[in-house]
Formats: sequence, C-alpha cells, structure tokens
Amino acid sequence: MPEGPSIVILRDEASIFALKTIRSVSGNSKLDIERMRGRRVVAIRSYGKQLLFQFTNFSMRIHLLMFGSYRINEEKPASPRLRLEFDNGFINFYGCSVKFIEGNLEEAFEWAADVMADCWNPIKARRKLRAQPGTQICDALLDQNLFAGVGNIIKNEVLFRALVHPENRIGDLPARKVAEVVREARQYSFQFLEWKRAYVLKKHWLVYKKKTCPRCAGRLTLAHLGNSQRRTFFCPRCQVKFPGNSG
DNA sequence: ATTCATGTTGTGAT
DNA sequence: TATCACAACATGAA
Repeated sequence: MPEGPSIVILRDEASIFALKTIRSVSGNSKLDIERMRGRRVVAIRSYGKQLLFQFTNFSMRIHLLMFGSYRINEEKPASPRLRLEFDNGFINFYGCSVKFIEGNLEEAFEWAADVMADCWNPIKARRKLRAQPGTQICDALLDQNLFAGVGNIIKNEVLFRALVHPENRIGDLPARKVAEVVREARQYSFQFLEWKRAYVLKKHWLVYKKKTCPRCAGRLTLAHLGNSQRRTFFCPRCQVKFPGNSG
C-alpha cells in the first residue's frame, strides 16, 4: 500500500469528505481523537507517505507504515485505529500511526520535496544530493527529506531505469546521472500511480521481486544494501558502478 | 507453520 | 551529546 502514489490514491478516494463536518469519531488510538468531532475538514492532502486531514488550527496525520489499511463506507473484521463519520459516509483506518500537527500545515513540511506534488522541485533535490556526496544512492532515494513518497519498490525500479548501481556514492556519480535519478524518481512515481490505479502495477516491475534482468537476461542480485539495509534488487551487469577517486 | 516485508518512531545502550 | 541497534506496530504473501 504505502508509497507516495498509493497515498495519492487514498487522498483522492477520501476527498469525498473534504469540506464536510465530522459527526462522530471512534477508534483505539490513544490520542485525543475526540477533538475532531464537530470540526469541518478544510482540506484533505498528502505529503509523501502521509495523509493529512486539515482543520482550522491543526491537522491530523495518518501514516500507514508498512501494513496499515483503510476502508471507505465499508467494514472489515478488525478494530479501526481511527474511524471518522460524516453525513455522507465514513472512513476507517487500521494499523496505522495517527498524529496531530499543530499550527500551519504549510510550514510543517517542505512541500517541494514530495515527488508527487505539483510543486516538486528537482533542482532543489539535486542541490540537496550534491550536499551529501558520501551517501549511497540507495539510501538517498529512501530519505524522505530528499524524496518524500519514494519507498523501497520505487527505489529499486528507479535505480534500474537509470542504470545506476545502488551502492554508488552520490559524489561518484556524474552530474548527468544524478539528474537522471532525480528525473526518474518523479517519472516512475507517476507511472506507478497509473499502473496501480489500473491494478497492473506488479506486472510492470522490472527488478523488484524479480530474478532475471529484463535487459541482459542475466541473474539479478538481491542484497540488503546501504545504511537502511533494505532489500535491493539490481543487475550487477547493467547497473553501472562509477569509480570513486579514493580507490 | 513460519518467515518476511511497500515503514517509521521511540527507547535504551554505547 | 550523538549515534546506534533493536523493539514495536500489523497483516498478507510466499
């Protein structure tokens, strides 16, 4: 479920509750979720992997983590962490993290860092990457301050599409390659969104959970790489490792 | 049946 | 003080 494009789909589905008033609140969240009762939803937004219900002086943030789920106008046999009821229906969230964000939402996030956002700023992303030459590119793609919304599937697919070996340090990549990774991060995320909407995402994976390189037909490598130690699928033949200058 | 994974946060140790 | 390893949460697929 929960990489940026999936949250965009959730946001769109939840948008039937934008500008509506919350009539009833329940759930097993330990927070003071009652504070939302009677309040009007000013906007339903997303930032990276987070869904946001914006109210007048605060916002409520849902993060589905790895296995969180939701239902709109539909029950499922589990107790919701949070349930919001409106005049036109309800939404349930399960197994997720709920948080309140006080004050102005505009200042709460760097909106231009969200790969799905209209205001996504690739130049800023490149500048931030350049500022950390020692970081491995596989870690950089998962850094939500650099690429909010990019998760492990997108990471793997982007690196393959750009033909970049995951263990390259940013400082060893030619500027053109850095730009390509940034461009692919945005482009593939939207491709992911379209395929997910059409329920055909998985069949379009080129390396994630795959065994064979679609380009050279060689065996793909699976390793837990980078600081994050997340699963990384890559073709050791097609994805280039650029030489560092320290040897 | 058991293990693992599309993710993040908090805690306690070092 | 900073960094790090680990636990916790939750659920479906292999």
